[in-house]
Amino acid sequence: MTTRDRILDAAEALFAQEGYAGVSVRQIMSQAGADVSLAYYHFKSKRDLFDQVMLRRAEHLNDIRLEALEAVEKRHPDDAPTVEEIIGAFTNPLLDLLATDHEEWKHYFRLVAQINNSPEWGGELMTRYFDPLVRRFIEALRKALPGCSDQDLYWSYHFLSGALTLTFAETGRIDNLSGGACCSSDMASINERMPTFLAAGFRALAACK
Amino acid sequence: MTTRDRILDAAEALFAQEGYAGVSVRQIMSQAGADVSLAYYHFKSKRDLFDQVMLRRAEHLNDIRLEALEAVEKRHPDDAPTVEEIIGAFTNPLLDLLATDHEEWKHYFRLVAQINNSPEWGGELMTRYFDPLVRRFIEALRKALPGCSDQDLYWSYHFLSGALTLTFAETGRIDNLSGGACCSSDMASINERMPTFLAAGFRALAACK
DNA sequence: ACCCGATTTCAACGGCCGTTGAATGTTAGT
DNA sequence: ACTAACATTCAACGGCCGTTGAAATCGGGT
Repeated sequence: MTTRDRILDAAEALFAQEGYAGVSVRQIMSQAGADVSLAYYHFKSKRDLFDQVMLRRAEHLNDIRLEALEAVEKRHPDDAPTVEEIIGAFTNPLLDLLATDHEEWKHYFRLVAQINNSPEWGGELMTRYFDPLVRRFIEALRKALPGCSDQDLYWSYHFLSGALTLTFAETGRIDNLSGGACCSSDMASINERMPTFLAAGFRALAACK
Repeated sequence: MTTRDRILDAAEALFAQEGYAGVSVRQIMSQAGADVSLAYYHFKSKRDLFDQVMLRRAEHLNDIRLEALEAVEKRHPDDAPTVEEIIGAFTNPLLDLLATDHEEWKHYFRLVAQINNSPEWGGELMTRYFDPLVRRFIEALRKALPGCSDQDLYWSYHFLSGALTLTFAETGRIDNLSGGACCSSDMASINERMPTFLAAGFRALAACK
């Protein structure tokens, strides 16, 4: 593995745990096993390093999510896919990535959750990295929910986004709250419940006049 | 207003905007218009100041949420309240606080959203500040959804928590995504949609065997 | 008028921060 | 073997960090 990638991995893991401001370039380079100044040889600045951490996985994630959506649509040449299928195409790729390259993506999802909920960066960064794909999904949902207003669609997606990012942040909160009955990292439980829960929400808003 | 309160207000606003690590004690005291060392006269440390910022509003919020829940239950002496009513008792107090003391609570809700999604603090702090009340609400929901399993209840609440905290973080994300059709700070739109969306999710999980 | 406790100011501590420039090592093509 | 591009090391810069102790100020009770 190249030094650049080791820096990105270390930065990703540390940013995910403590946030951008909570981590120093020295900590990152120490974990990456390289000299401090190498960070500035491979990246313009700490902020640029952060952007590259985000970009690296965002592109791949957008690609496979789009593939999953197109596969679902291909199975419905005549009618529209169900809301559950579309939401599944949005969430299943995350589960697949965790199943095959667990550590690599776990940190990234934690980082995305923090970005999404940060007033400083949430508005702009999530838009920059994910909006084209999200708009594509919303168009698919619009077809699956004829008559649903734009505002209902956008708010429904917003609720989905909050539930999704918190869930994949795996903060351990549900473990504490449930006294051990539920586990943050139990992806099978999440897979069984999240699309059902969210699809019902979309339908309820679409039906409510 | 006492100096201690001005420090808490400044800390709350800055922590909400940039996160705990992104703000220095000097910045906080500069915004509060007081000397740096006064922070250590009124609080033990930066971390203690942060804890007091969280505590100050958490207690009041828990109180009025509990009142709202008991009021709903009192209106149903025989049967159980609906899921929508219970979720409304959880979310309406936030809307009321924003309507009357907007600036005061806006920063706090932003801060809670970041805490909730932080792996560093989300698991422990949310538990410490909110769990007794949350368990009370889950018991109410259990009665409204007879036959719903523990796991379905906890996961449903988890999805609710993610949607709620992101929405009240008002990051501006939905403004960008919707091209202006929806507005982060449009509390009337949120009030119309969030309980409906979430209650449908709860019911769908409870009904799914 | 005096005092005492609570509050505020001032100056400073060691340490880590992001970043840089210059020197050194490494590797592939000629 | 020589070079040129790439990669890495080393030492340092000014500046801000969290925190502290001692001195000054204030305000109410005697």
